[in-house]
Amino acid sequence: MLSFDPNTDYRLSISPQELDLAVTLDCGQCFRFQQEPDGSFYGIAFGEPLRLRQDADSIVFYKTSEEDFKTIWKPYFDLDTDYAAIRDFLSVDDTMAKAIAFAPGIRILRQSPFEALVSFLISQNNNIPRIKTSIQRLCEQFGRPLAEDGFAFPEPEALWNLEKEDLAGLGLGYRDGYLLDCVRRIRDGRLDLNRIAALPLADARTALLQIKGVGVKVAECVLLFGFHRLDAFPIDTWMKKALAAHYPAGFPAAFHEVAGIAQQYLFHYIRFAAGQ
DNA sequence: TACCAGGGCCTTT
DNA sequence: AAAGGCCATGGT
Repeated sequence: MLSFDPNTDYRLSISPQELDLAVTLDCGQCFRFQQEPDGSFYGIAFGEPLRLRQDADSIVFYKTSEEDFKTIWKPYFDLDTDYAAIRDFLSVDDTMAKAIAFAPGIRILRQSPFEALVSFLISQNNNIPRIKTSIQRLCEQFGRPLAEDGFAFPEPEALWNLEKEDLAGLGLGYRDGYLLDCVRRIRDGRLDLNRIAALPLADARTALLQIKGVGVKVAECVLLFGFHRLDAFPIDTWMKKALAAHYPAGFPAAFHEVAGIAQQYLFHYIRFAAGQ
């Protein structure tokens, strides 16, 4: 059923060491992909549905033209960034070397800034299954229905005139007010994601922190996962423990430029390689 | 300063 | 089966 058809499917030659779908799509940076019982992954990004399958030496993008691969999925999976060089650079550090060896194929996706902002607003003080459920419902209720199946992530204008009652049933809890504050800021011009994209990191951080419900941790996540600021460095409770255990004197300043990528390797390592 | 607010998931009991 | 811990931020 999941055979490769060269007329409709695109096959990318790549190893799991370069791009590991299971880890990259399920490490908490995005919330709209899932692994199916047949092993394939299915999700929606930028209003485009995608099914993919990873093999030992390639990834098949189903029903994907070469054009779509180049314009949508190549940037989405950050395939223009040289992760091998970054891994080498970070591996001079013992802990980083172990973390990278444990899961070398992690990449930072280039997601939509708005989707990342809303997703991480919802993610605070929350767990991944519930985050996914809330986002799924948000898309079903306010996103554009796709021709194939499923729904796009909602546009800001589909949300900015809503009231809290309209969000009941999404399971947002007290985060509903944060979401409304966020989209109303966009509506009123007090928040301009395009402008933030062009700002120096510190200024972008300050701008994001104006949004109710965006604190230091959420802001770093949005910068890293939504704006691809690889020097953003989210610190949650897992990272706090990791830093205390492995970097009591502080995380190496030399890694500053790619600290966000280092964070992903380290985060995954301490969560899933305990005792190794 | 310390604590509580939705609520669901996960681990431990 | 039941209980308790967890989570990031803003408000009191």
